[in-house]
Amino acid sequence: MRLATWNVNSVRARIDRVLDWLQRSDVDVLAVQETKCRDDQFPTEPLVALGYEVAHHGLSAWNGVAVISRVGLADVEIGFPGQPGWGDPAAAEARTLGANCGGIRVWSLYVPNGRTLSDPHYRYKLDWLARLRTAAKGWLDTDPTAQIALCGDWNIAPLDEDVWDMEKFRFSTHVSEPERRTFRAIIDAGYADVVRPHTPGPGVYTYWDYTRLRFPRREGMRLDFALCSPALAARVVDARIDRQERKGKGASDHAPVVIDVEGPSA
DNA sequence: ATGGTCGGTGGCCGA
Repeated sequence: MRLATWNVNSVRARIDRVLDWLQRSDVDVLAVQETKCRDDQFPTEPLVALGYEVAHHGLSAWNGVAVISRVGLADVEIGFPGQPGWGDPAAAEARTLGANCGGIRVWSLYVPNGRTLSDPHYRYKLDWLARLRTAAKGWLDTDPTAQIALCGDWNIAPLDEDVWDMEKFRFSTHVSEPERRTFRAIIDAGYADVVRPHTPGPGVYTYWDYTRLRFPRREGMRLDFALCSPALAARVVDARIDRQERKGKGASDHAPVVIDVEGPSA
């Protein structure tokens, strides 16, 4: 089974590239972030024509997540238990969707950006991640053998080597110690970054800003991860970041991250 | 050269 995660930065602007990439890459399950559309605007038909099922959750032009699968798609869940909302009154944002695909509980996650260290969105991001950790730990407490993939754009660079120049990020979000602590807490709860061992840094990224020639200058950030429960991590045999897909006109600012899972699915 | 670029939307905001 081949599983991938990709922040597409608007599925409507990118659908042709998504279709081409899915076919070329022979991907069974794709977790998508930043679809930037409502459910009624999502381009489901061309994906169905390729043999995929789609579950999407989008409320507006912001956020939006989906799971696309050709190995089954069941028990769709919008939002994780305890997921905080934003605003006054606080309302849930379209940032998470879970589904069972080929025996794996796949979550597509779009972690809040945080904006700046002094912005209320930063506090929201930390709270959101702490609550995700509580939910994810609960799933493993309930069933230590569960096959769970927490896939998505985490908006965190967990290590100094995950940005091209730490000096430039001294007062920025994505690299702060509180953000990194929340990420490590999810690792400590039993979820492994299964991609890094196959794509060691430094200089290995999943995101490059559109501006300032960041991509050709190889100035990026590693922000997209597939964190796997122990039982699933044990089945991962390979992983890669498809840097090629960041190239050319009409590319997303994120590259797809792909993992290969062996063995029978439940 | 205090910049640059993509999305969305609707006459700027978020990343």
